[in-house]
Amino acid sequence: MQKDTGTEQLILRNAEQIFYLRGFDGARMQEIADRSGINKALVHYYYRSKARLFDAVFVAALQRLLPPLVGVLNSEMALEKKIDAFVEAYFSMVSSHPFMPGFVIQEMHRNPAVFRKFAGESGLLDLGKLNRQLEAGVAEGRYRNIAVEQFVINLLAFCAFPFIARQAIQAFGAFDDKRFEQILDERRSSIPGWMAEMLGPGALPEKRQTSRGAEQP
Amino acid sequence: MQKDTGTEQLILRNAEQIFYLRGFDGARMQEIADRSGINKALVHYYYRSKARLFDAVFVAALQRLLPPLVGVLNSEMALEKKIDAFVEAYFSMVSSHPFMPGFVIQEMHRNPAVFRKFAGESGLLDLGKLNRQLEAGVAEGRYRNIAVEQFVINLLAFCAFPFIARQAIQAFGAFDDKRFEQILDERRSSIPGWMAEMLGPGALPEKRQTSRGAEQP
DNA sequence: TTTTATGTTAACCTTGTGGTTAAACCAAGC
DNA sequence: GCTTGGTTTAACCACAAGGTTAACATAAAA
Repeated sequence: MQKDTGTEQLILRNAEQIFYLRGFDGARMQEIADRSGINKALVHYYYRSKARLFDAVFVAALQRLLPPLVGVLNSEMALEKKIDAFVEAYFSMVSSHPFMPGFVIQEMHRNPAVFRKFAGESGLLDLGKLNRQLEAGVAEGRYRNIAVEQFVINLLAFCAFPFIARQAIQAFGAFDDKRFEQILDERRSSIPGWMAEMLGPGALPEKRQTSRGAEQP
Repeated sequence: MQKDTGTEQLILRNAEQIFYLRGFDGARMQEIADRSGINKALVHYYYRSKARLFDAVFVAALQRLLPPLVGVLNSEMALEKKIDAFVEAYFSMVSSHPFMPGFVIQEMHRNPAVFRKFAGESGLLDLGKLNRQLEAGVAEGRYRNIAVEQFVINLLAFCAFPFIARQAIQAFGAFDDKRFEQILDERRSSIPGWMAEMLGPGALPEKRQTSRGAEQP
């Protein structure tokens, strides 16, 4: 009785593309249907309304984006290892879904409530544990003092900002796509070093960066 | 003959608010008219179309946002002073127009061309000069080596990211508005120190930060 | 006072859009 | 063969949204 030709998934995949490109308000149900090669009514058959379809897309995006990152930050790794792992997780995630950062930021601005709800459900970030790691480092004289909140914001800013502001950066620096990818690669290997330098002179001594090109684990 | 009751400016001001809240696609000409207390046709009388009105808003926003920042970076100040001035300029600009960062990012994503055009017109950022300052510092052994592009991206990321991602940060950290403002204040005074630490052990020795609270010039 | 150019409005037009409906399609079970 | 139930479509609907028009208001110029 059930044909299950994967239409539902097909719609979701195409909806993701359209919603990314145009945002919720700019997206058209017709375009999603066209791109999926089906009738518009069929989209409504599976996802009752535009809002529900968007929710499905948004939740799917967040579920792909957040758990790996939160997982790393909540893990038992040493702080230096954590930074490495976080950067690696972020860049690899974004390289397969380059639209995600901009999309999430954009739509979160349009509808903060949805995000707040999701943030509550999916295991909250454990700032307490990170804080203990930072304080331990300070006690041992390895780190300068820095508030956990600022630490996390800085790490995230380093990773996410270039993707979010890509258009602006490219326009202003007159970077073509190839050059920008280069810059991103450079960041991927440089961020851990920058974070270490920010934390203090004792951090990550084996990875101290003094040259432009940078090593990678 | 000309009455000039300031209607044109009135429309622009209200359009800014609406476009910020809803983005281009989400904004309604009717809502802009309503908020301005005038007829919808009058909006079209002054600004022929939604697109033109939006352009006016966008250009006005960029003209308020960019010149002060580019001005600082292109100036003759010493690098440490430049960082201070940039942070100060950014935070003071944003504190009077908190919507701007998110708005610019969002709409630049929707229409990169407009931004590219504007970036070309309004005096481009002079990376060459900044680069010379960085290289001079390296030659004197005061700075570690860092690519200009990365330096600028990092500075901008430090300043802009919290405003752009505010909703996400607040949702995840469960920060209320008051706490978030606190965090922003803390950043405003901490960023120069972080940038200095990133640049190298010799930078900004008189401002090296070792405590959570930080001084302000 | 009449003219004239600018401001302003109510009413209207056209198109696009999210959403619905009723009918057709089609594979499996009887 | 015929029913059955999920799947798919063409046609349709209501209404919202951008934009236009023609008339009206008003203050300065003639």
